[in-house]
Amino acid sequence: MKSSDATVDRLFLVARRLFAERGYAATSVRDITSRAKANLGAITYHFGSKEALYQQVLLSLVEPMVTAVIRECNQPGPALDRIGALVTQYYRYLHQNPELPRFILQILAEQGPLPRALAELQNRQRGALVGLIERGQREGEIRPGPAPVLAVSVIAQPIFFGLARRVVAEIGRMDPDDPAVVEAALRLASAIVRQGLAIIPQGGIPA
Amino acid sequence: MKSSDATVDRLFLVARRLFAERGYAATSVRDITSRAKANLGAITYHFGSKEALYQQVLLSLVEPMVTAVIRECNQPGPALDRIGALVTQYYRYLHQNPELPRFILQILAEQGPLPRALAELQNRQRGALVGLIERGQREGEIRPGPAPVLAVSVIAQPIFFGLARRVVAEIGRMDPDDPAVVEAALRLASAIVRQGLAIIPQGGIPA
DNA sequence: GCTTGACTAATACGATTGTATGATTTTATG
DNA sequence: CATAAAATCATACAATCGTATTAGTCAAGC
Repeated sequence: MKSSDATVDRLFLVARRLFAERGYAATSVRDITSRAKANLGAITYHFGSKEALYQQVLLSLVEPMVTAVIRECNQPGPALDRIGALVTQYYRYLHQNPELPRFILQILAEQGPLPRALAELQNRQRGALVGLIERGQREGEIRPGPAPVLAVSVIAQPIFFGLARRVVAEIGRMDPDDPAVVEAALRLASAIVRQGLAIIPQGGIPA
Repeated sequence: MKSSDATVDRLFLVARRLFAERGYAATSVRDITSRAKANLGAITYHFGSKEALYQQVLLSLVEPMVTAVIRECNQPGPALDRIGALVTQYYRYLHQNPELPRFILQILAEQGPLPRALAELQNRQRGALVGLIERGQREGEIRPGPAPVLAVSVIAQPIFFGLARRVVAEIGRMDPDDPAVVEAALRLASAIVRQGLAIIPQGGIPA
């Protein structure tokens, strides 16, 4: 069982990388198995099909992120603080899992209905975030407007940064793997979201 | 030449739709030609290859948007006003061309180097936007920080809204084609970006 | 030590891919 | 009307796709 586990793991990791880089259709079973130094039939044997492997890879990336986001949303404290922390956490998670933004894109670009497990995850995350925003609006912290639209504004920042990380780094001549750079960009994104959503009191900048 | 032009146009429109929906690899020449009621060889004949057709579709969508953005960036006036107008324009353009966000995603997700024509367009747009942001920073309107990173924050909003338009509409039970809804979401996105980038003076909200 | 089950390996299969080919039809031009 | 160019058409082609099949390898259990 030792070497077989290793094969499953190699297939899984290689598939995650290739699916992220090229998308589902552009990644062949032969691409994956040859790079994983496994046999052509290994995917069918271990995962059932190419499609099942893709779903498994996708869920393994999305699931922990969504649960983390939901946990963050449900913690107490001012809504804007929670949203700031959420952007931070989202950002960090995407930085540690650079393949995930591409999968998110593939999900967004999907036309048909999502797989059931994925749709449920998405619903839960959306509900938590929308609820948090509505609470902030009730408490006078967050600007009025349809909460789902505001939620998109929030989510757009970390995801887009995760996507454009390499591009931004090239342009700004920054090292995207330098923790200091990551922290700086992260704080900037979080601050922009907070300030953009806030109701600015007459006295000046909110805490 | 009449009906032949019609064939080229049908191929072009169908290809734009299918490439946007499914991506390049998942769209076959047979998909396109059959839906366009054209012969299987029509793409090779009129465009040279599937790849050439894709590039042509892509450029036809990106080019007018980039030139519009650059024109907006170079107009005079307070930088924040220009950025607000830019987000508005971007948003409207994406709304009128719902396929474009998907192509932008495909570009972003691309690993290898972009086609030359596309890379040049991207460079010009980026340069114009970064220049505008840096001007706003010099004039004390826009918060400090690396301009390329701020530029990503700006661009992320309209693109992500264009992507998530249908999703947002479903959640918020809004009609994404209702001009009033579009205008409202547009103003909200523009206001969030402006406020998020601004340096909030002690007196309250800037004009 | 044989057997059983898990795994790997090699190959084959039909389906689908993008493109090439050559014949045929349509269109424009004299 | 005749002729040349342009466009459409039906096929053919090799390559690649995902999966199925079958045989071979290996380690654990009795």
